[in-house]
Amino acid sequence: MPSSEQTGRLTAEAIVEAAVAIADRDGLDAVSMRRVGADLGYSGMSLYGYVRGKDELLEQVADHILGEVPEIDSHAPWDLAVINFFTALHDVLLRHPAAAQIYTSRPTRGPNPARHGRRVLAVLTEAGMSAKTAVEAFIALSCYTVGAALYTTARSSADGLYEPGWIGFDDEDDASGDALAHLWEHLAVRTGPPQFRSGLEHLVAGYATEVAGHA
Amino acid sequence: MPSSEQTGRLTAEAIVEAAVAIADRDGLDAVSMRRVGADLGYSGMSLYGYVRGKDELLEQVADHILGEVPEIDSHAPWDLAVINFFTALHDVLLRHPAAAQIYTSRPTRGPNPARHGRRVLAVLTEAGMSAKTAVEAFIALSCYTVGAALYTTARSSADGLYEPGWIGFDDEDDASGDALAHLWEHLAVRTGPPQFRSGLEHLVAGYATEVAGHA
DNA sequence: ACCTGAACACCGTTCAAGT
DNA sequence: ACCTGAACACCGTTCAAGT
Repeated sequence: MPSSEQTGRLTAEAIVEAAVAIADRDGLDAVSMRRVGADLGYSGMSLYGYVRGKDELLEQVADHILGEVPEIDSHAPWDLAVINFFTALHDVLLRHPAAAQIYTSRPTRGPNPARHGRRVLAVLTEAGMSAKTAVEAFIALSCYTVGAALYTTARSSADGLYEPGWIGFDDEDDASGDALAHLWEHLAVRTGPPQFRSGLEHLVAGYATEVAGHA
Repeated sequence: MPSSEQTGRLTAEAIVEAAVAIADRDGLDAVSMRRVGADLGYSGMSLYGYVRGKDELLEQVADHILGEVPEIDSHAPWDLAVINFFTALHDVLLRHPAAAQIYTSRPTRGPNPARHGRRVLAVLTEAGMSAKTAVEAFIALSCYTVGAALYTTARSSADGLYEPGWIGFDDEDDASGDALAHLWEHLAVRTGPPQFRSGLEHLVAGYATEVAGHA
């Protein structure tokens, strides 16, 4: 069901929004030039008047999604501000897995990630980190957040329930098999925001001791 | 140049190895049933006698690549063992980006990740972590490692040199623009193994304080 | 100006047909 | 048994043609 028949003319905005809607509903692989055009009531080739090609469209899709992430709170204590920001980013990436997939296959581009990047770096710098440490922490936090979002979406989109039996504590020559069998159930549950927050807090804690040491 | 014309018959092994070779040279997107078959001197349709479909082939490609990762050293101090293991995993993922891309779009499967997972969990448990904490740490470390590998490969495969100007410290209404301009150069350099190790050590450090506290 | 249809060189997968 | 060719329903992209 096409969503925007308002004006008689196509818009870059409308194209990006239609692509996001398809990605949300049917996955990034379902986003094709022909399908986006069809959902707007046009042929697939009409998009080329508004977008250089599929690559540029996906770039704009990812940027559009990152626009949903709220700004970091520059007035809160730095560790709390950072934890809240990356938790919010993680939530958005779970709601729109396409963004994580897109930024994973090409360099990050677009005004929204740029602005968020600048502001997070400002918070880390004001917390007392050197430029080098701030950039390292920013990249580490970003990598962890995107990796965790992809980890969860890869498992939730699996055919049927996620089967943690893959790790096979049973069929092992290790003899350690028995001792570890009780870990099995934890691997089944550990996914999504609670699991993410735990690792995030430990990562921030690692940098916090460094900041405290230099203060 | 096809690599194996030895026997007159196709093998699942040969198919997987040909697919890995294509992915290494031309990227995961270049891996198609027709291309793999052609590189072995067969039609693309011949593969279906040895592999259920492209999905199963990619699963085996990822598992084959993870076979290159050396076993974790169970006798070293746990934090060192963990750091070395995930550093080695990161190296393999940089050499074969296809594996990170594959495990990012479907649940992890295959004997090699399963065995490595079991052994890493054994090390974490023996270090004194509870089952819950061990699983959380294992997942967090895996997410960070895969995310970091994807971050680097997305930037190294970019058209031309990676341009850190995207973050645009200049064109900002922030007024913080000037104060942060010197961060610019750090964003250009920070990529690959050294950047990865820094975050890894901080993440492990975050868990180390927890282990020490419970000891 | 803006949009379209046919065309080109690709996909994964099925299946009847060859040897 | 093992492999193939044609076929089907898709891709991204180009480009001459329509209105």
